[in-house]
Amino acid sequence: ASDNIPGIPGMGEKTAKKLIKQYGSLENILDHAHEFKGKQQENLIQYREQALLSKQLATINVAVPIDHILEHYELKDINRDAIQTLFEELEFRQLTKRVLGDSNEAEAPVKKVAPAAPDLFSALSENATDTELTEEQAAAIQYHTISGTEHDYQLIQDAAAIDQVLNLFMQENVFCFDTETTGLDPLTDRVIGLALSAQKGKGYYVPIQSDQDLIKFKPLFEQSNVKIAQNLKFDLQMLRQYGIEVKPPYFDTMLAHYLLEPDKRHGMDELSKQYLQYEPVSIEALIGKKGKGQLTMDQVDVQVLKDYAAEDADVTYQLYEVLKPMIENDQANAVFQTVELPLVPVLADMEHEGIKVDASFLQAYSVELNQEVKAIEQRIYEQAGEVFNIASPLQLGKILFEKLQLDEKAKKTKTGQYQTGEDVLIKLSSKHSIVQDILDFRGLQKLKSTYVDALPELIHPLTHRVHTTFNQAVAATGRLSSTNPNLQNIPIRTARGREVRKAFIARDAEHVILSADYSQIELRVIASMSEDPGMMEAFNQGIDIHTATAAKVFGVPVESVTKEQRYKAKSVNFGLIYGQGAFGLAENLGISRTEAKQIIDQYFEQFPGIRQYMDKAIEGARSNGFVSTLLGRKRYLRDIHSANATVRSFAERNAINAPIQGTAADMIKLAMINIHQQIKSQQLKSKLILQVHDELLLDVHVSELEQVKQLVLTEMQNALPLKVPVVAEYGVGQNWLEAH
DNA sequence: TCTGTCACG
DNA sequence: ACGTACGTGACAGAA
Repeated sequence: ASDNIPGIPGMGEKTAKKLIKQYGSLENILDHAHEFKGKQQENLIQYREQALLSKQLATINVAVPIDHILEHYELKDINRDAIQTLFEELEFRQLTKRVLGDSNEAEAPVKKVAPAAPDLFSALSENATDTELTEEQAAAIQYHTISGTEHDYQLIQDAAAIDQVLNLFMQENVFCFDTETTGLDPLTDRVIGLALSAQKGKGYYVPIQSDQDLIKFKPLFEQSNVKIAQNLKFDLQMLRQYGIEVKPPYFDTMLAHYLLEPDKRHGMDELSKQYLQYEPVSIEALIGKKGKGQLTMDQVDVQVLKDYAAEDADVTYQLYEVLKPMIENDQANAVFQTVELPLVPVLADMEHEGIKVDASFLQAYSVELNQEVKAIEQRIYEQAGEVFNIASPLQLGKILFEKLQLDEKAKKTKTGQYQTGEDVLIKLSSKHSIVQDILDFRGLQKLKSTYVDALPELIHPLTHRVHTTFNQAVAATGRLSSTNPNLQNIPIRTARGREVRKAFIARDAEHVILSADYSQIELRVIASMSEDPGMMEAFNQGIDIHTATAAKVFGVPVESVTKEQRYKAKSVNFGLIYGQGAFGLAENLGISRTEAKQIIDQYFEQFPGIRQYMDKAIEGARSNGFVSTLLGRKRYLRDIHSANATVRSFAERNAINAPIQGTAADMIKLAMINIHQQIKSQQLKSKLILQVHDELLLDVHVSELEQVKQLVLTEMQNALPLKVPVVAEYGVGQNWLEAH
């Protein structure tokens, strides 16, 4: 598992996956190979040529006998013996067999893989023109810009004109808006302008001199017309500071595109280029490059800003016109309307609320960790016989594998460094005591830098709370992600790490933290989607799922399942959600591959529905090009037909995993919307504050504890009914650790 | 800006 | 012979 497996040569696994995600498919990456720089470009172009060649050879494998090839290229007089000799010399053993036939085999084996494989000749010519064209096309695309495009962008400054524009937009059933601000923090930054558009090519920009200028527009946002924005959550939060509540219905172009193309990027500039062939004025042209010297919006000349801002609103409006029919004719529209759009104000509220973090606790903990780190550091230097940077994998690798010679055949990463990942080190830990110290050093250093030292820095000076940002359009499966800080990866697995959770505390003495989480949600989803009788029965009877699995797989009664057996079954249950194979299971459990294979075979025999579900998922991906969640959220898997086995397998595992992970994501999002709604309508003081994929965290007023507990569990369990029971559990405490 | 590592579900 | 479990984000070091 530690190996750095490419899939695309010359590239690490993570990078390869990221690119595949970003470009949609391996072929797209190769088509855009020329956009890359340096070594990466070299590798990609070389690989593209190889891929092309192997594709052609694969075509030969599939259908075309050698006689046809010879005839086509008018090579009849080349004799087969010559080819035989050539192939032998080149060591084309398989190809010799398939093309010339094998005297031991009656017929050249014919691959049945590619459905409707085109014949060799069209395949060859298509391939050739295909790549050349796309490369030229991509290089040749010229986007329209503001200077060559007809537009009517007006600067609206005096009070009478503002009233006029307001009245105009009050009449519109649908309008697009965009706020210009001094920065990205809704709590401290100010709105300096409002851009509006309700017609292609037309835009208005209203500079905001005083709060009153903006508050004038309150009625516009609170009536029942459709409000369009790109990344609506941000504008919601900015306007909230002025007491303006933007009421539904909404349309967010970013979210619409997220549901149409979940793997791609959803920035306005990209959408504009793709769907409007138009390149908007870049923000850098206004305020300069990121870093020192970058201006803020209020320092930009208002005439210049007018064009930028009005254009943004105009472009967003045009994107709405393109994306609206697309999403409405798509199965993902249901998720868009019932999940993603209603979730926007919920997330806006959660971010606004933030969570209280005990800074002095963390600072004390930091001192403690620092002492330990220093002590370990000294021990490592002594054992290594020199001082070096332990945090540098390059230097560490040299110490371990060159100086101390801990492993003769140490593996290297793609970049030629020695691998020093956790799993590698654990295997080495018996050879030298320095290894355990390095593991400890890494663990503590990580804890300190990423959490203990970083979190207090992010406490907001105004609210004294930490406000994360939930990104609704990053994870291709439909999950949320959390940044700045990421509050979805606070440690829990180790005792030292867990301590950090003690720093996440309730608002005050009158509040407590309530944590509610789904029990085995992904396994319940797969049980429901597959309708496997064995797995459904286990959930219906409410027995521990891993014990039930162990009983079936090892053929023993539920009562006599050993810890060991349960542990193995648990690992299989988790692995199966991701499409893990015997190799991975063996690696994970430290057992032989033979044993791992036996367990997996036994598993599928006992749960035939699961196997069928997986086959069906892959089959569906092949025929539709995408897979779907229960609610219809899609994920395209364009690599499902890839000739590259690694890349194809990756797509197949995604076909299995995406519907499961995505359905669970849809479910908790629905629960959040309903809980938020209930809290609002019952005028409760308690607040939703965090979501961690299968867990919700609330700051609960003690007087409401019973009520909120019931409410949260009920809404979580009933948000999206499955064919098996959905169970949610809870905990309460002064801090996150106690509550979990 | 990329890579390796590691934190979570 | 190849490569082997999904989805994220942050930090430090190297290029």
